[in-house]
Amino acid sequence: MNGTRIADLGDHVGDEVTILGWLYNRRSKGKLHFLILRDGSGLCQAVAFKGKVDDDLFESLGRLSQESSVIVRGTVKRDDRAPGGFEIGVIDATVVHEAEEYPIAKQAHGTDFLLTNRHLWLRSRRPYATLRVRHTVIRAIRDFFDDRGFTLVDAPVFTPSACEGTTTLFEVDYFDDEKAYLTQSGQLYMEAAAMAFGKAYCFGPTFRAEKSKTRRHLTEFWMVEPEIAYADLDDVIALGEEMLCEIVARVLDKNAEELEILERDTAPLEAIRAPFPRVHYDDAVRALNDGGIEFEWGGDFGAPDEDFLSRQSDRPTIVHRFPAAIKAFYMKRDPEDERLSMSVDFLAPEGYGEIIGGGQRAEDLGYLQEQIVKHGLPEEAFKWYFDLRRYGSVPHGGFGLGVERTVAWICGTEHVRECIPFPRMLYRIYP
RNA sequence: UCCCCAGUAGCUCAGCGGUAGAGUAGGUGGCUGUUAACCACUUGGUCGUUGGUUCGAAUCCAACCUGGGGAGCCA
Repeated sequence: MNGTRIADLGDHVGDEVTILGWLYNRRSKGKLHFLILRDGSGLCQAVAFKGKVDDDLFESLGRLSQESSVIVRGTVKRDDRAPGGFEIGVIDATVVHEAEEYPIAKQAHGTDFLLTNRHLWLRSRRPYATLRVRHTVIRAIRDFFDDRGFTLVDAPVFTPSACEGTTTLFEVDYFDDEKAYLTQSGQLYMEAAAMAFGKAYCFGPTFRAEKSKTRRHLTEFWMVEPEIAYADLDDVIALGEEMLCEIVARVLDKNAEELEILERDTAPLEAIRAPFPRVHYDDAVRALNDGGIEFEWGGDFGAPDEDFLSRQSDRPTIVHRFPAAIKAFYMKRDPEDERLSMSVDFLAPEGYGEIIGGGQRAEDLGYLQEQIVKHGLPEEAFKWYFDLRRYGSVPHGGFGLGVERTVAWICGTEHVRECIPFPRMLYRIYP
């Protein structure tokens, strides 16, 4: 079916157009109806005058329920009184389907109700704007890596064992009494891909069975994980920094309207430029203590610690060289301090927390075998991984970026659940 | 798993020991420029569940259920 998209109305002033859409709202005033139409590209106002359209049609438009699907034919004109600046003078309309009483009103709703009605809530302004920004973010990430010679190499969703431990894995029945687990990270597979393609990345859903109930957690979330051969920690940090700058710039360029709907102050986003502050773990601990926060060297940062550190700058804060003891088994040790690892976290500004975690990987076979034993991981499952250190091992590294946390930060959204179309959370898996 | 908060009309909430309320949505009527339109009338209830205290419980107490916020862990 052919129609004009509401977003393109500006190119059709004076023309007769057909809008294929839904009734977002109606304001009736005696002998005229203001129909607010929605078509997925935007909102526009159409006006139907009694006498100018068929009497039966005029009457049925006055009764039309919210979210009824409707095809409207009319003439486009500029009108400052109309939201969006354009208005359609209705010539004719066809009601495709008369909607039942729509549960989502124009007024306030509670979180539980909105999440239970997520399939309908998607039509509302905020979710619409947020998911359009998400689309831009994903597109920007794909372009960023594709333009730099990375190959997209998909990692499996079913995995035979834990990448970094087993307590937070979703277990599923595989064949013949075997167990499989939903992936927590595609990283180990990306290390294999990096040795094959030089630069590789995966982009997909990952799963964490953590019983976390906070604004930063989902049980299913999307992650992009680049991995590069012949790379050290500095290369990884530079890559993450450049990527974040490009993502933010792209959203500012493409989604001004969406950010406006979200009432997002764009000034903090415009400040996102390289270089980001780089803070050594030792210095971060010192900064926390100087700031009056009790924190012992060797621990991992909690939410208040991250919050404090990230608020020292208006740009993302890069914390590097965490103690090896609190990081995954595959992290390379810091040659300058054996207690530390060549790891890095990027903390988003404005208190949005960790959005990137990564580092340089250990390339020595003996060291990794030792670590597997120390971490109590099943050696058998890592046989293929060890092969990567048997056949042409090189320095390499990469990171994982959480898409929803990044979108939440850019949109200024309170909770990550709004930054994925159908959030999966602790105790919520509907719709 | 732990700590805090909340469950009353389709939805958002008020009521906090003495007859179950408002706004909004829905319905009916009115209105030629509305911007969450407005005005009048109107339908709508097992006050989360179970037990207890009381002459009397939506209201006080306990347990449970559901949801929200946070901690830990993480992206």
